[in-house]
Amino acid sequence: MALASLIAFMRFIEYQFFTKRLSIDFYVGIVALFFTALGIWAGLKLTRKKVEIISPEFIMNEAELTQLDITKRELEVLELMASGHSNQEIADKLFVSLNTIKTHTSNLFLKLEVNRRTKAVQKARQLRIIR
Amino acid sequence: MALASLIAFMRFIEYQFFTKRLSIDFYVGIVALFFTALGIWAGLKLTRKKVEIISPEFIMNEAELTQLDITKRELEVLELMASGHSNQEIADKLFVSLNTIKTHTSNLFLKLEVNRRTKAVQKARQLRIIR
DNA sequence: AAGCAAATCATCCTTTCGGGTGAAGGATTT
DNA sequence: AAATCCTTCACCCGAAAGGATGATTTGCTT
Repeated sequence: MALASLIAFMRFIEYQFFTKRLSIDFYVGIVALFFTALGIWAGLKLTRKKVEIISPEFIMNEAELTQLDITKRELEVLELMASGHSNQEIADKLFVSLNTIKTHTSNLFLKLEVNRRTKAVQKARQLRIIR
Repeated sequence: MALASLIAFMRFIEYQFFTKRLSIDFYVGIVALFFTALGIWAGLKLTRKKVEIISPEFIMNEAELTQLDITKRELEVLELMASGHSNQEIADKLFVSLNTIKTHTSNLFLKLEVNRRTKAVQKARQLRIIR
């Protein structure tokens, strides 16, 4: 479509030129302008993907998850921990007891080889386990 | 410089054209190609900055810092907190007492309107105060 | 010189975390 | 059926964190 209309436009300009209604300078100017615009468009189109790739997307590192043997439930707890919730708050959110959450966090600390929740969050983020 | 060489190049092509050594189609083709390239270059140049902005660079939100009245020392403590250090570890790193760090953290929590270090870290990161 | 903000340290008290250990119920695999 | 894994819950204890409040020193501003 774009190519077709481009050709049609060129033909039109060419016709105007040959019927002496346009000077050659004007003709070339139009062409130059048009292709500059085309180039800009093409350039943007080509780099659009790169922009998206560079943009801060989160790609979960599944490999690391299985590697570390972290279960779904533990990941849930880890995510809530990362968003700044206390064990009690996490327990309330997941409808389980505080003790259960404490077990999960303890296991997480063992698997992540840390001994504090702040370190756990920092390491998990670094390993791309959480955002 | 670029503009000058562009004009020189155009003059050269124009000269070739008028001495009948080039067909008009070829002339226009050259111009089209050239300006397409120019357009692509200009397009890339124009979006380069956007790419950098979108890319995951850290831009400190100084405004928020002054807004919240967070001092240099408090920011230091906040950063160490974010990297998972305990109050005692922070105290050791900064060569001050544990009580001093506790004072700093308390003030930070007041200023950030949180009551836990994990929430403080999360909020500070969100406000672009820390990386 | 006086005033003021920042940084330092302290004490007291409560809550939350972290570590260790044990155990029960459910689902899946062997 | 037995073994294994996940999830759930419990209790104990010590360490770390959080809240409140007050005090001293230092450096900058007025």
